[in-house]
Amino acid sequence: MNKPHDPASETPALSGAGRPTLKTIAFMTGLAVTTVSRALKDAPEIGEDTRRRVQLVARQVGYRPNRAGVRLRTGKTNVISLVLNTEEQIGGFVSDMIYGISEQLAQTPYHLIVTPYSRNNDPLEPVRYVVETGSADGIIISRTEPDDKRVRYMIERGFPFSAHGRTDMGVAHPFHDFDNGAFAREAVARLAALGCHRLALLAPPSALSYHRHMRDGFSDALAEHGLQEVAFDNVTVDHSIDQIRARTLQLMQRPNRPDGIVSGAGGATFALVAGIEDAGLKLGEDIDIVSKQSSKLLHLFRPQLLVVNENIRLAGRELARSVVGAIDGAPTESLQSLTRPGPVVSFRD
Amino acid sequence: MNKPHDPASETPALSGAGRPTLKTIAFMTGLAVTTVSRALKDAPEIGEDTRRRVQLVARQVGYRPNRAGVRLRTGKTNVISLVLNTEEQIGGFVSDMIYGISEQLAQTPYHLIVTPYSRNNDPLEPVRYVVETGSADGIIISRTEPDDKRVRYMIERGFPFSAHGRTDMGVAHPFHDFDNGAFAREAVARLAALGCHRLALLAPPSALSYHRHMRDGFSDALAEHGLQEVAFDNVTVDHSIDQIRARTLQLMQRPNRPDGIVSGAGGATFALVAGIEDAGLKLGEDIDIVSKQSSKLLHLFRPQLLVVNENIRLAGRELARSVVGAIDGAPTESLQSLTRPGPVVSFRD
DNA sequence: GGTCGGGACTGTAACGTTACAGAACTTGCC
DNA sequence: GGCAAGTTCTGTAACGTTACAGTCCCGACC
Repeated sequence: MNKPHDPASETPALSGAGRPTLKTIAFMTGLAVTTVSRALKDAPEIGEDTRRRVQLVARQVGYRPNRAGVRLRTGKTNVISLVLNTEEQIGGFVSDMIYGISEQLAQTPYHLIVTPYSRNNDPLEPVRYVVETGSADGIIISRTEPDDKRVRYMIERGFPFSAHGRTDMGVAHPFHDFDNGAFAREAVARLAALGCHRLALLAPPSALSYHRHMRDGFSDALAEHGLQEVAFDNVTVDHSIDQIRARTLQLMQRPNRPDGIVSGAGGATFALVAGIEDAGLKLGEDIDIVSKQSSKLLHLFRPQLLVVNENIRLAGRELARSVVGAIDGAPTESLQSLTRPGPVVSFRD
Repeated sequence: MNKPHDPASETPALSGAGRPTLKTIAFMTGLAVTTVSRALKDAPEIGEDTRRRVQLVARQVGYRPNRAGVRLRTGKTNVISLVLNTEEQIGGFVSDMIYGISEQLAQTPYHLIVTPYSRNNDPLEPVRYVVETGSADGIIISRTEPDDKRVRYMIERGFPFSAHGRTDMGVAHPFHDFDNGAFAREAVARLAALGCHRLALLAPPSALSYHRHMRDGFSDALAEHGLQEVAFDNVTVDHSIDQIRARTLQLMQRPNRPDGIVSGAGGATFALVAGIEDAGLKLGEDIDIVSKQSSKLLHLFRPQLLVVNENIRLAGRELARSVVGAIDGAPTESLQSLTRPGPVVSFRD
């Protein structure tokens, strides 16, 4: 046993009121710090009773590993970063997403950090920041694009992530998505059943992946049911209330106005309905709408609205599960999930 | 110059592809790590040109201090924790809050972490966790109570925080609040001007601080304008849509039903209006409502609604400013702010 | 009886940073 | 010329953790 350094420097390890460290437990058990460290993580070369003894003491003193210590030594941050666009959105569903992620991460050592960017910034910028500074072990992105440079960047670097939405880049990667194609098909089917003939789609911005999904589902179903499309492509669910409202009014004043609309977002539907009523038309008589929603407000707004619910909290849980799996190196296929839309719900009496 | 350890262990500091550290810059400039560290934080005992040289090199190589290193050494985490109740809320305004906080923190070294708790848990629990494990430098809490044990706990421990909402505990502490008393008074004044006589208040839960503020403002203004109160205290803005709706229906079927209502939350107003219409009454004719809102949806919902806007993003910014000030030891008075409500807005033609 | 093997533990160093105590050199002053 | 006082830099240690290389002891085997 060699002891090259001054024994007087051996601090009692229990003096301060600070939180217990491995040193504290080492002092209490009479073991070496290394032994304690290994005992706590069930390493094989630790005696059965020693391990139990250490774990008991650790529990008694309320030991919590110092995150900075672990992070410095191992590079593991135990942090998941949610990268968010902080632009105003009409019916902000982001809280539910965060709740879902939190819920899932609560059972893990991971903390959730929110990394924002605004529209004038490059969406790649926050991702690059997190990857370069190593400030998280995994990233969750949303507003996924078919050819997404963030996805490409993270795949190239081998950085674990999960995307809210799929890509079309020929590479498999973790994601969670809502089946917006199926949503559009069901919506069209319902409108067809109601006797509509000319349908319009209030779609997501064309840059985003789910634009294509929803659009394709919409077109396919139109063909299938032999319905006509009325173009409504000068506005998206991302536009402001006033813009959607104004352009809906224009649309509804055209001679061949639609008699049915599929709306890709609950928030936008508020503005959509306002525009329709500005034109003096009546919901459920002159026109029918099937809208996706992530709140529970639309049927209070107008009971004539037909809605399909999207559970964003569930999406959050799935994304958290997925990114944690990616960090743990689980096979990619197990980290991909697609939520099928529920039925079209009606609140008409 | 003593050099007790093996010179062969002096790694070139530029070998790996890893990010640059102080050691890298020290190697490049030929200076000691300590000198580099001090030069980067403008310490006085560093020569003018050395400092500039170091800072130039640091900028060139894209040096970013390793957070784990700083945190381990200094105890400073550069993290702000937002403690959130993750229960379902009707019109989740939490995203805006997060955007506001992020916006403010973007100019600082702070990261935002979200620390959740659900209603069945003790609200003190997440706060205690953050304080005990030192996982943040400051905390933002919401749903503040008049006698708030989280506030007491953090004050006792000298832990920096800011509260969304005031307390009534006889201790000054950082906070940001919306003046809900003034809101209620203005709302009542407006309803009085419209000729209402019997008013009800859809209030926040009585446990929360702003319940009292809103309630007192409401009562004072009733007295001032000589109006009558119709009790509506079996429900709060925190109840579910169905509960608010059902109890509003009950209320409206009573012989002395109110002819004016003040609603403390935009989300709840959706359910409130539904209940009123269930009773066969018409907004703007049989009854008037002034509601607070943090979205922009109410006037689309029913143009007859009178609204007062609450800017939650602004609240987020203020709370971030406040908690950072608390960390920096700014005087408490400078960390308190109260937003006066804007005017009552009408969308009736 | 020596040596080998393995089980159970210990000691050292390192992650990147900063506080602190020097050290070298210059300048000013008597 | 010597010494005190700056000025500007350097070296060491420490924060809490874990990887790695030992070390010690005991039983088994030849």
